[in-house]
Amino acid sequence: MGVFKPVSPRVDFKAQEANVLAFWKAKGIFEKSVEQRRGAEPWVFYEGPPTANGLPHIGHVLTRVYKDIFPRYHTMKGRYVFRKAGWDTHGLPVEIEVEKELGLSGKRQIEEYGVAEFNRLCRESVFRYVEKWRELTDRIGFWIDMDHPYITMDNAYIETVWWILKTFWDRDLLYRDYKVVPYCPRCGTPLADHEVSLGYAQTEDPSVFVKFPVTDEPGTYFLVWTTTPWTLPGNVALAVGGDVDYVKVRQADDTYVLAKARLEVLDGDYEVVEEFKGRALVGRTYTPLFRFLPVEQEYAYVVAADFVSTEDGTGIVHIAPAFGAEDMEVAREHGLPVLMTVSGEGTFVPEVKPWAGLFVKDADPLITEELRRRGLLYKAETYVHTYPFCWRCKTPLLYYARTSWYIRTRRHKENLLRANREINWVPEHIRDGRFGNWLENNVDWALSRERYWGTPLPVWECDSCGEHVCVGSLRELEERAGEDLSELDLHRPYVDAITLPCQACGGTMRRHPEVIDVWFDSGAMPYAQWHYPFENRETFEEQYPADFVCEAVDQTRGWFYSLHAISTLLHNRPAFKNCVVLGLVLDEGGRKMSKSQGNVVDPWEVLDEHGADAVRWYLLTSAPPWAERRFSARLVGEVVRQFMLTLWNTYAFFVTYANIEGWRPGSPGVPAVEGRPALDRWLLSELNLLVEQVDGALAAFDATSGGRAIAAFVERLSNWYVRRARRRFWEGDEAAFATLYEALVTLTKLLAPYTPFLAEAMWQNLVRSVSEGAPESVHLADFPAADRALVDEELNAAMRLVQRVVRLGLAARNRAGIKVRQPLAELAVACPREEQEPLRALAELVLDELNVKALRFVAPEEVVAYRVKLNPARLGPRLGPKLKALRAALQGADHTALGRALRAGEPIVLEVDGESVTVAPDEASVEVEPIPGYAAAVEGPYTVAVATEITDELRREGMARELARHLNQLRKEAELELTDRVEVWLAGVPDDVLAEHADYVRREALAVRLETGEGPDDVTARKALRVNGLNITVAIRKVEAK
RNA sequence: GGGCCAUUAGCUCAGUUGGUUAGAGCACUCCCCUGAUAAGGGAGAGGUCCCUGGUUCAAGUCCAGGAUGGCCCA
Repeated sequence: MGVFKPVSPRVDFKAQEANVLAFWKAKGIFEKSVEQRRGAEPWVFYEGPPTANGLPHIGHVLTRVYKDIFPRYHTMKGRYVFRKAGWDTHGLPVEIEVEKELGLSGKRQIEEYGVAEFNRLCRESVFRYVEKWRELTDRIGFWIDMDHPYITMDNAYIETVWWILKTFWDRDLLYRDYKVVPYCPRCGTPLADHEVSLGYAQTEDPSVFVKFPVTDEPGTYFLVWTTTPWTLPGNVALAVGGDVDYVKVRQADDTYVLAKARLEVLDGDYEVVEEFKGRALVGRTYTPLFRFLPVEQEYAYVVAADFVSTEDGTGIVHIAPAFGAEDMEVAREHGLPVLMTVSGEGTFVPEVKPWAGLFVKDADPLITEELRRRGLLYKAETYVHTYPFCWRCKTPLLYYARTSWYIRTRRHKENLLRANREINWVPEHIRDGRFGNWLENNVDWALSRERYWGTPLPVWECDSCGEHVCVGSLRELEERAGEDLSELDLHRPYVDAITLPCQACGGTMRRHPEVIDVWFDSGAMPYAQWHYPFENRETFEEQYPADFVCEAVDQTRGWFYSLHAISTLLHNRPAFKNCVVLGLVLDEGGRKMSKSQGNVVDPWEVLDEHGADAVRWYLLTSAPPWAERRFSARLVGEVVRQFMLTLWNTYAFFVTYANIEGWRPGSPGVPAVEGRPALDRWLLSELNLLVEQVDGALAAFDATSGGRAIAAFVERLSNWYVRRARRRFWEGDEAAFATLYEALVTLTKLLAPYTPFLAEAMWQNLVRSVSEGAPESVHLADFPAADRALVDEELNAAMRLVQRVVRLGLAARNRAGIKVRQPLAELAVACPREEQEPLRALAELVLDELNVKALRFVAPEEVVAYRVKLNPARLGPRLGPKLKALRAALQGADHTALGRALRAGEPIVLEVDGESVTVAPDEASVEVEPIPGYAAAVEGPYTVAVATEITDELRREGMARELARHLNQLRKEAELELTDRVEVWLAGVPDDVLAEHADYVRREALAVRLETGEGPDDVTARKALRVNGLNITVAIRKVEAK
């Protein structure tokens, strides 16, 4: 019975992960990992809440993996890392889904359908995929408390949001204003700037040049350009640039006024009849194109405005105050009327008779046609430009005058910027780049949405006197309303039904019907997740601000901003100290994944194929976090083979031989580190260096380089340490077992944050099974601390040298065409003098690996000949005909001396026709030629050669190794256990080989008996071979254990 | 139109404050090693370091302009 549970090199990671998940769940490991640090210094993580009304995709896996690794690491470092899940449940995306399902379109239909029922469906839909989210979260090993999440639609959450808004209200940070806003006519709501930015797209719009008849000058027109003909019925003025040059031109029977710099827009010949500054036009009147709405003020005249440019259009801008922010400014300045020709649904109002009820964009061609019919159209073209569309429903946005509620973030711009400077952004450039720029250009936060499913704006207004109150808590609402509202759903329509008696005039106060921007919900989570300040004040104090938040780069203006803005306005400090910003996940072809393109990678496919650790490892190590990354299952598979299986096999190797030898950690026979062979001390030196590196990297939020360092170590562990120490394990060498064990156990701890399943599986078997006192899970263990005393830089350098010499030696053997199994007499090494001693100390490793008998330090010339070759391309132009003579001189020269000089970077001098010619190192090259008896490889100052002579003695030894190898191959093919003993028969092997090496062959093949001949009929396996030109038959028979 | 990021081998990525002949892994060819390995090693093939110009003794690296892609803003 072995000490450890046997480990097969053929591992099913998926099945193993399922077992680990079950173990974690059964033992409550996650809860314990948090609880065990209670009382320790908190390290605070905030979860950016996803919406569960859609399925999670691979991009969510990326963020969740990053959100997992650092909390795990800090937990292992001894911090108390509370992890509360959250759900974002409000907002337009949710409403849009429900609208689609109900087949509704627009706010009117929703209201006819009934807001109560509509919101009930919204409430249901937000958790539609919550189980899928939980499954995925669970499956990828993202440890977060999904059983006690904060939910933005809960009354308690809303109450905290109200408290924040009330606080802002009391500080005059919340106000209402008329403003032209980007407005989605389909959704019936204005959009916030960050929403608008989600929907810019190339589009083709009309480009029409319209003739505005100048009053008192028949046949003369102001030429005006617009891409939105539908705004023309709302026109009230024209704007020109005061200092801009304008001209009056004659074309056929008509005269046009336009900017001189824009004459290019005219078709055909024209005659300039007059030139003047724009200010000369101010006050001139024109005949309005349309007169649908009654107007009392004076209007339809020319004004000056500084935003008029001559980059496009005609230099004369049509002003429709209801449909442009700048237009509204002009109207305010000049007391112009605001013509509301369009309804809240984006259709013309009844007064606009010809097009009443028509969606404005659809009316564009009709209006253009109407103008053409009336002779007021100069020309109509189309124009391709970027224009904002609704990010959810793709309807073109209209700029439209609405009343809206705002938060005065601009007033706190300096605070926002100052707080930003305290944040550690990863990558750093976000701070002054993307996020800093955004804050620099801060505008007041458009808070309100004229929608249904959201946190209601807690502002009530009196019918009679216009008095406002902002309600900051449920209790305040109850007190003002004078009734028990503990059962009230704070959503619409129920909250709308609550009216308050006006304390000023006794009138009735009704709630403003808006709900608020959902980004405000999520940005309020530091407070609202604890129902602060109504409950959990201490918890809040402890859990604010966050040490760590992490989302993809698209959250810069989303959640990162809303968190930052609310925290800064409320407490004048940042909500988070460190922010890791992730790049987007692209498909295998480098394209953005989108549902509409159908190239979204389903995380389950790759999780089912390769397992969660593989996906995690790939996402963490394949590229720095902020880089966009291409994702494909194929690349994840590569990671499995290269990293995970290499580690696993090393682990399996250890367990196999530890069990065979009955070795267990803590064995009294294990020598102290100083007493172990250099190879062991080297491994532990590298190991402690690794610990230091990974610790430092994770502390700096750099999972990528930490992971890459681990991968590099595992590669060295498997392909150098185990390879070189293998024989010692067969022999039960305690130092080897102890060294490999320490490396593997440390690796499980280093890997715990990266690949928690694999680390757990190894921990359970390597540690937990042999040590009752050990933590129940690797995730309850402390992160390893580096032992600096074990780091030996000189040894590390010496080992690098060894590996280099081995590499060159293998290249030399390869060049000689002598396989490694054939022993050779001598390895000749030329290297810098100071490296000879370190190499000599480790010579055994080199000789063993290269299968040579002795190491000798030589001068390079002893094993290679130099041949100097002139470079005619460089020397020809300089020397001309003398080159030929130089060649001749070189023929008889001492190439060894010249080559040595050139290789040292020195010029050489040759006598040519009694004249000294200097040849620079770049004018000649040195070729290395083998000399008889050696094969060599050269790299920089290193020359490594093997003596190629194979004596009969060496040949016999080589034959013995061939036999051992083939016998072992046969053992393997016969699927024998590593401990099985065999009887061996050999036929066709020369007697002298057996005479000298029978013992060796027996030992290598674990043979209890070695005979010549074909062997009996009942052998376990037999094979005919051709070895070194001889026909040989080998046979083995398994000896049954007694 | 502006800001930020990226662009290095067929693919995925390294490449320090500028410094020899630009690297690794995967895939390909030949050879080798294997008493853990789905691994490993050697050799080969594979590069306009996105382009143009500049600074410098020296540029993948620094500067300017441009191209392409992505994100963000107007």
